[in-house]
Amino acid sequence: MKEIITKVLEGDSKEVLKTLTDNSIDLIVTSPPYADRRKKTYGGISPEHYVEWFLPISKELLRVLKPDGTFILNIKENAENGERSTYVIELILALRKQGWLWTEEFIWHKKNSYPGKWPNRFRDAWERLLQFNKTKKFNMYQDEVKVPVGDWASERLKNLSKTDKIRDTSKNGSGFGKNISNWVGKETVYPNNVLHLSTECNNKNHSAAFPDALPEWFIKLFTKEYDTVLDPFAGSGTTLRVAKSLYRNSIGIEILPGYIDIIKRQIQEKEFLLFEPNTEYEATKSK
Amino acid sequence: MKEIITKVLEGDSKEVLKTLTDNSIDLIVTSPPYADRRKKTYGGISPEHYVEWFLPISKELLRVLKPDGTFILNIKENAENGERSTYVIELILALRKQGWLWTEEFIWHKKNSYPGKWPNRFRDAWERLLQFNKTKKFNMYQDEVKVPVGDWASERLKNLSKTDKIRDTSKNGSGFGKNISNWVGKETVYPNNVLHLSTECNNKNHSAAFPDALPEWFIKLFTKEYDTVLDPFAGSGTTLRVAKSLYRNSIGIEILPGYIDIIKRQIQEKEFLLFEPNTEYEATKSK
DNA sequence: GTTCCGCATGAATCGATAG
DNA sequence: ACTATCGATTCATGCGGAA
Repeated sequence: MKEIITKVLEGDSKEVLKTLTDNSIDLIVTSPPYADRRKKTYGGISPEHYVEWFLPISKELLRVLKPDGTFILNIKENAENGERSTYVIELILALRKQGWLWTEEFIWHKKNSYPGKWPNRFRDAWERLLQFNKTKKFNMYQDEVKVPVGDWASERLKNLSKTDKIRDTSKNGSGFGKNISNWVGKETVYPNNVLHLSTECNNKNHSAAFPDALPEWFIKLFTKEYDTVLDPFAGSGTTLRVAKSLYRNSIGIEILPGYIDIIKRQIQEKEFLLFEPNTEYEATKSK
Repeated sequence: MKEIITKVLEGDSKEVLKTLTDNSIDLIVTSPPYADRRKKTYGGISPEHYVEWFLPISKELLRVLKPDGTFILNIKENAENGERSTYVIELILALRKQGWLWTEEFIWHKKNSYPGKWPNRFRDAWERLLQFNKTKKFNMYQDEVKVPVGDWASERLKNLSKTDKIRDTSKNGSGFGKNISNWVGKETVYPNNVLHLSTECNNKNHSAAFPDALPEWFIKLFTKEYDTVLDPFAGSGTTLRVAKSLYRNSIGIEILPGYIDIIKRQIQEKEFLLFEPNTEYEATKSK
């Protein structure tokens, strides 16, 4: 069995990324500091300067990513003075100009979003998961993230009519045809581009940790075992920990020394688990 | 009891809008033709020219909307040749430059999204509902759209409630205000900015009708009875019909004569109900 | 008058093939 | 090479007719 390497690098992504090799990363998953948020820890980048702050970093990301790799950017603009900031959509346009392809925008629907309301808006319950690629041909392992079929199936497929058993071409010229009988016994289906995940409230010691399920989904979808995952804003190390548990190599960069210790402790725990007999770890692996 | 007026105007929105009075509209809810869609019926606007096509129309919308009114724009960019089009986010930036405030972006999560499978992407299951305003102080009646606990928050819920709601609406045209009020005893909470609604695929005689619940939600949230709702791309007239059933005046503009007839028939049906003795209609009204 | 169940269709997208 | 057309793929819902 090959060894899984989990590297944690301390420093500013803009600089540290320069030490990484061209075309060496299979997947980048990251949640950078949002503009004007968490000023205490990251100093806060203002919305006006966000794009110019991000572009030198994304330039390096473009260099280190393999041609068939994928870049997932988790971000959401805040509301300020009654309006949504535009820096995120400006960033999309700027990244395209830099050479990235804007392949898709997934929605992360936060089921248990922060409670509260304001006179002019409701709770914000979603974030963007922007997918960028270097080329149109990238690796995507769709079967790895199939989900249980909806409840409708058991009823719908109970009795099949005549047209259900043959390929029945739609009459409206959409070109859409179906053969219902192909669906019988199907237990999983392909998901869509809306993810329903809860935010985790558990004590990550990091102000904006995303749930394990988020990097997990993308790591399974866009990499295979022994591939390499990069998180240039590692924070408390969620991406690295998940990558390791899924047998992916990973590299994390974090500017705050305090978090470096937290990350290393997390990795350590995994190490411990790895050698402990009969853990959930193995169970997960075999499933 | 005051009279509800529902006007249907035939013609190109860009021109017809000029005949409307300044600051006379409380809410604009519309779903314009998307770029490169529905070519057969509407001719299709190319992504490259979409913004310049839309701006003259939105300029008139800005003029006719009251200072405390709201503009809701339902739209979603398509994917072509492996990439998402950028015309929608360019439109957001252009509208701001035109004087609109980009207040919020709601997500419409389409539970029954179009099927299909591709090597590089999953099914697209969401659309944007962009909220624009003229000023920071706009009318918002948040209590009108409160939902029972669990209905909105929990994903698990299999919605007999919603199905009943819709069916009820189609029978008596009351809108689901009545149904919500039946949830007495249940604790209600404010919703968030993610809407879970299914597309209605039958009967509408229009290739892209949105479900009644969509305009319903925004009409209740941003207007009160006897206010005026405008839909500059009326299509099969869903917005007008719902507005009328909620006791709002409304104006619809539609360029295709064929749809004008459909809209008028829909309004007519409502009219009939109005004069039928002893209907649920009155009961709803008195609540 | 209700409930149940059959079933068409929906703002889709890509790759291959033809002109 | 570049554009136009066509076939293949596939999930969940609400309507309408039957029981």
